[in-house]
Amino acid sequence: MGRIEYKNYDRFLLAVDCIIFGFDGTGLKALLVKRGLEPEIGKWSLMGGFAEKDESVDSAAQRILYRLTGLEKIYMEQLHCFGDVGRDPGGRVVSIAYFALIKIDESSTELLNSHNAKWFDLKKLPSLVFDHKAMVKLAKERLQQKVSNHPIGFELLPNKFTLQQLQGLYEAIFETAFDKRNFTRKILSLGILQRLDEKEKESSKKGAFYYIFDKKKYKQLESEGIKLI
Amino acid sequence: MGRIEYKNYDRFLLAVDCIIFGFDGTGLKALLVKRGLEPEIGKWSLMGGFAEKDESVDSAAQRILYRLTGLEKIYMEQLHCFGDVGRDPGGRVVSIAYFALIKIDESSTELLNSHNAKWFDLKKLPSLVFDHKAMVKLAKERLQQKVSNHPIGFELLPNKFTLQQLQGLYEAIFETAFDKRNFTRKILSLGILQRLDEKEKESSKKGAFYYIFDKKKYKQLESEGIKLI
DNA sequence: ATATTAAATGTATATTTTACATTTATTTAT
DNA sequence: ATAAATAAATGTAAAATATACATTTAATAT
Repeated sequence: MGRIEYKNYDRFLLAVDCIIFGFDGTGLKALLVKRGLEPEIGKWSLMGGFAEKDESVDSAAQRILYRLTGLEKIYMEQLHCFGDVGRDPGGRVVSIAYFALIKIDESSTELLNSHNAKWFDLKKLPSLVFDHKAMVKLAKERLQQKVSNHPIGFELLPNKFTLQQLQGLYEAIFETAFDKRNFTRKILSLGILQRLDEKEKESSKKGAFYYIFDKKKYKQLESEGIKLI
Repeated sequence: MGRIEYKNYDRFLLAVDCIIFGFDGTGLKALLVKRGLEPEIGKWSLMGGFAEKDESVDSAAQRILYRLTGLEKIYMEQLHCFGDVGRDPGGRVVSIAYFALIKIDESSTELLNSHNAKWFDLKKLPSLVFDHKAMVKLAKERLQQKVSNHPIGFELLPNKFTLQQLQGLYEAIFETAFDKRNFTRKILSLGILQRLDEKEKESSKKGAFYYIFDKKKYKQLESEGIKLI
């Protein structure tokens, strides 16, 4: 019926590219792959792929993330549509960029290896294909903004973590140091952290308590969008 | 060269839909048009169109806004890519939504009429085609968020405006009343408003001073993203 | 001169943010 | 058993910001 109305308009290849963030305790990291097709084959690139006719763009992003990491039910958010004419010299491709937050130790090492994937510190990125550098830059800005109002930082940490690890994450994301006392007080005042009896003893003799976060209150705050930073 | 690498992937129609906001002194308004093609011809719709091969998606959005309003150099921002499979019963169309802020009296009345366009109060929207209601909802949320940190509200007001008009705009956007004294103090403390000697005398005997905003300081704040609300 | 109307303005209190140094728990060495 | 070493845990005062709330002022119309 209506379908024929549309037939004369231009059609586009639709790519999906994922900025996959991770945190290893030192710096904020992004997962990159060696591009496997021309043009620019062999150069570092975001993980991406083409959307298919019978899937939503969101599903395509999930599929592509899964293909690389083996992970499902991951925090992922649409970032931006990159639609400049010459952005991909290989053709007129419009790309929808997504960013994902994963726990760095939970992704499948074999899968990463088979894709020639590697974690890069955001401050030491190699040169990237096309407009992928701009995508990473925008994703980092959005992550900062998002993490200021939503407690999604926990997506990047192991299930149990110390307050210093949490602070380290925020410091990595914002590239700035926070006062330990003020940070601790503020985070604890949100009431979304639960202290375990267990301690982390690697990095000090006294040991630092592990915390987990209270998923119920977390959900509450997430929907309300409480100010964190 | 590389071009042939891509040839086997699915291609998509790319639509651009614009949420055009305006403010008439009473409520926040959106500009809607009567859809001119099947399916759902004759129903209220956002202004939209198909992207073309030789233009960026951003340019397509500008073109479509211009076609309806006759306006150029308008504040416009990409909102979101809507990519669900069945969102448009007329075909597999992925839509990139943009939102624009215009001064309601500056758009060409003849153009609006020729497109059967009409301003609707956001609180009294008619039913809309496809997923356009969701687009408007998201746009309104983004506008609230954006206006909290960036002084873009001025894009919706005439060049000179009173403090009460400005407050009215913010109250319309947030659907909440602000304390006049506190609002005035906060806005003036930003130092981006410049008071004129001229007064608006329609709505009171005393008259209210007109203000314009200081573009230089505005640019500064815009880039810094200062907290407004 | 008086009444009318909406604009302009100030202050005290509560809350949040910031800056900053000492004490505590545990392990290791003597 | 005691002392030394290490990083964790903790409190408080000052500054800045946000909130709540009522009176005075400028201009016009009578």
